[in-house]
Amino acid sequence: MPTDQLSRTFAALADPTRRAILARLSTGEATVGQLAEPFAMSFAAVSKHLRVLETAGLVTRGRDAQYRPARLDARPLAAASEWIGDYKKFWADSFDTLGSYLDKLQQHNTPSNDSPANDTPEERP
Amino acid sequence: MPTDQLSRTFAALADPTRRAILARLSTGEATVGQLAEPFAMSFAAVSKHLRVLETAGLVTRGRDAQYRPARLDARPLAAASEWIGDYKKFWADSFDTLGSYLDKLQQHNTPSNDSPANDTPEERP
DNA sequence: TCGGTTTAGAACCAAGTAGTTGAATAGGAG
DNA sequence: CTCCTATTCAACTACTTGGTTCTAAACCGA
Repeated sequence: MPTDQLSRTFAALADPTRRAILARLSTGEATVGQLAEPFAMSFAAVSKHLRVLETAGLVTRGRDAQYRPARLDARPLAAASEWIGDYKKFWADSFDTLGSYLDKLQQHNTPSNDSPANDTPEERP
Repeated sequence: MPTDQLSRTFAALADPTRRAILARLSTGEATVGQLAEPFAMSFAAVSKHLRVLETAGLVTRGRDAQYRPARLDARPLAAASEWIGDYKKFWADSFDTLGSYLDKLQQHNTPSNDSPANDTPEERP
């Protein structure tokens, strides 16, 4: 709701429907009708969600006859990822202090992983 | 606003004040008064922001005399980072298709800015 | 041209959010 | 006990959000 880009990005992600839409778009363009199909929701509601994603810069819309296909643009996620990344050291090992984390970092230069390949990015309601 | 954890996490991050509070807490515990000091905002408003962060699991509150110090708990950020990480391939090079991204990944195994590891090409979000 | 399909817009509603002010509570200090 | 500090609660305002329904617009096909 605030006007800064990062806030808009996070706000856009703070809804399961919108995350599912992004997941769907990660497999390719889709029309509003195709996007709305899995949801118990009107087209207009999906259209509104798309508008939120659009003003967050996460999707762009095209025009193909009467269709306005939506396309994923993940670039705003880079800034979001970067922001969260600054906190990685705080969840790297929740029993370690920051100090011992930094020690470990110095010893062997492997600061934890964060994902053993999670295939299911989001629920599909 | 929805009740799922990931949505609460993203919603909590979708506000500059709350992100600033988290940044402050990353340097150590702080009381409401200390947290409110940099903002042109009442204590009660900061208290509300803290409540949002608390229900998102991002801060925990203690009790020290009449103070209720807030402490960062970054663990919910891991899930958020993981979710976003699934989209990394889509912003890796916005002019490349996913296919050529995967090609490049295979050729020279160079991660990127944000973090070593977690560039595992998990299959499509 | 007429009709069907796809989408957006407008008006509306219920619920939530971000802030305010002022009173109430909890705990230490005198 | 009484006062002071730190924090929350309650009530209020103003605005946003996620959804609805109904209507209008864009476009294709017959």
